[in-house]
Amino acid sequence: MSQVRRLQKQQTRRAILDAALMQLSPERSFVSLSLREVAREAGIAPTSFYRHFRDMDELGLALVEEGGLALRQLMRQARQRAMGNEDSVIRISVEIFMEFLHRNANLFRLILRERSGGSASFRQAIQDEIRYFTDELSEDMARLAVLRKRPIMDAWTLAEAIVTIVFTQAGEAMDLAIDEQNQVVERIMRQLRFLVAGAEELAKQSSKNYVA
Amino acid sequence: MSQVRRLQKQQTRRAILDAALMQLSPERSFVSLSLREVAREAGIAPTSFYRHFRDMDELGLALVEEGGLALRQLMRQARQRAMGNEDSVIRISVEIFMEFLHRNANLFRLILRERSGGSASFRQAIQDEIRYFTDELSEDMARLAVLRKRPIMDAWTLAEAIVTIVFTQAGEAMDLAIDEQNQVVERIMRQLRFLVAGAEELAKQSSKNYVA
DNA sequence: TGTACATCAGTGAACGCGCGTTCACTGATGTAC
DNA sequence: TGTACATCAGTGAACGCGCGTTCACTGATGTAC
Repeated sequence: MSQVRRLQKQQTRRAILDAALMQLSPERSFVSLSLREVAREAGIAPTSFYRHFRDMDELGLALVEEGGLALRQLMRQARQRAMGNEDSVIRISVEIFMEFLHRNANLFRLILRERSGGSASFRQAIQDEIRYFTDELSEDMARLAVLRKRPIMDAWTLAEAIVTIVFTQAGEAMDLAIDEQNQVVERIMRQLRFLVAGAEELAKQSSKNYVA
Repeated sequence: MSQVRRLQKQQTRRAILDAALMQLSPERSFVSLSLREVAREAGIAPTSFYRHFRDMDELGLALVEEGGLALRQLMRQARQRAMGNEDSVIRISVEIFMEFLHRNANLFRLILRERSGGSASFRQAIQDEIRYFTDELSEDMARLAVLRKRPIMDAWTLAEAIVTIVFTQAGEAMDLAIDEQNQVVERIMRQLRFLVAGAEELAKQSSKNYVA
């Protein structure tokens, strides 16, 4: 039974991932971290890093994957809690998002802020996660529209706009004081309401045209 | 007449600014540039850099200022061209934006992509420029709403949403192939129409409530 | 169970490299008379 | 106009530093018999 070794290796790997996350901050982006810094923080020799990752890029990809996992978890939870609360779907969803943002602050920092800047594969990985999130949201929006009997226009484009606004604004808000954050949250919700109302209104108008 | 010296110094300063811009790319963010790299590209000794800027941060701030200038120029031009074209204000504005994006690609890259990651003062400067742009757009939206006799809700929040979407999406699109870019542009325009239609619709509803 | 060998996560020394910054200097440009 | 001095943009040598990566190694863990 090769248990002890595997477990220890897993622990060290975890320590490296955590060390990298720990060093992220408004001032420090992932690309600016050095292999030696991470190793130091993780309590291992710089050379040991290579037993777990080929280079910092591979570490970054592993972290993006964790971020994607968190996003999917978030979405699942939002679906559960928002169900049956038709009118306040937006409020509940944004609140859950902010909650997650705080619980996994540095993981989200990675996803939200390193969309540009890193290596090609790194940026691609983040984009893929966001795309996947958008796809899921799009389906939810379409389903919800049917449920409410208020058809919307172009669910995917709408979902993309929502994701753009929530991710960008929330990413900028996450390091503000709590009351400023609440203001941002209010603004985000108003903006999402604009989007949804507009998508419904334009759908209404275009269906009228067909009928007329 | 201390002309020659002043002119030469100005030229070198320009060379440094251009050298920094030249090195920006999808792969390379400003924070990742080194003083020596910039000096090399500018054709001067590393030590000469200090005759013009205290450090890379000060150079970054100078570039952000240039970016802000470009943004204001863009807005002025959009106002002129869009005037009297009520129905296609959105199309024209987005097209002008994309045009500017290509003409000043690396300047925009700086503004659009380094919103996070740099030093505190650097991020603040970019945020200020975007804020200023949003303020102006907000006034334009309000003015336009009166002109069209279609009141909107909360012009500033609307303007913020528009800026968020255009800047984020366009920033991601700028390095795509031309036909993919056109698709993004179409999506951006649809999203802006959602926003405007929603802001109008919600204004209508709330005024109805007051009347009733 | 005990023994002999294989595996492999973690290590410390060493490397060459590019970095930011300092310093004293040069020589063209500018100024005062 | 000519002369003597001041200014200051640009320089080359030198510094100490942290970096990523290589290498041969150690010793605990795992495996075969």
